[in-house]
Amino acid sequence: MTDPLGLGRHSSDVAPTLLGAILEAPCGIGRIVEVEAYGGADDPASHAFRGATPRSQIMFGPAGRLYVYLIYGMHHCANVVTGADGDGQAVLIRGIEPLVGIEAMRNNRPKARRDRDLANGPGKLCAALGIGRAHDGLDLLDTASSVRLRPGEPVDPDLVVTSSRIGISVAQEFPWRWYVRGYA
DNA sequence: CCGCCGATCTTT
DNA sequence: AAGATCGGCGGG
Repeated sequence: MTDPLGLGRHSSDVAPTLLGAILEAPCGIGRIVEVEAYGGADDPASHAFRGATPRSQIMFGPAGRLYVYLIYGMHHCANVVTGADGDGQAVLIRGIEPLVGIEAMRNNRPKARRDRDLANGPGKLCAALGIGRAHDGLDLLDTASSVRLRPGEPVDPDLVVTSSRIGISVAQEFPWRWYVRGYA
């Protein structure tokens, strides 16, 4: 399988390049506007930090697969595996701009008052797009998959903001969060 | 707008 | 026992 997205590198190199990419899922399609990098042995905040476990094993597989996990017992988070095989690298998708399937997303996110709140968070976008544990491990570059990733319009570098990651208690100094100005 | 807190359950 | 979150609530 070819790699049109330039994966197979450290997550902190890949993450900013995924801004603008298009995520296609069962309930809709969106443009990625916020991401975070999670590394391997070098990143105490990563699920891959202590080596592969039943939950994190997919992070150690080939690049281009989807890693989905349950957080706080009720929300899902979706990641793109980016490392070389056995490396343990992933990019958390933290926000998308809804493009197609707005009505379905509204149904999936009844609490969202405004459309801009439909998918501006890692748990929110999984709910909006209908992504769950059932999709863990599938190949995002395979056109037959129910969740797919493809290149989009490149984002103007002047619009990309870098910051520290959200919601972690260790390695807070890593500047591994990127978002498109105006979307986070 | 901001901060606090509870929900809910898997993983280690 | 903590967690890569979300949303409701109360105060300023």
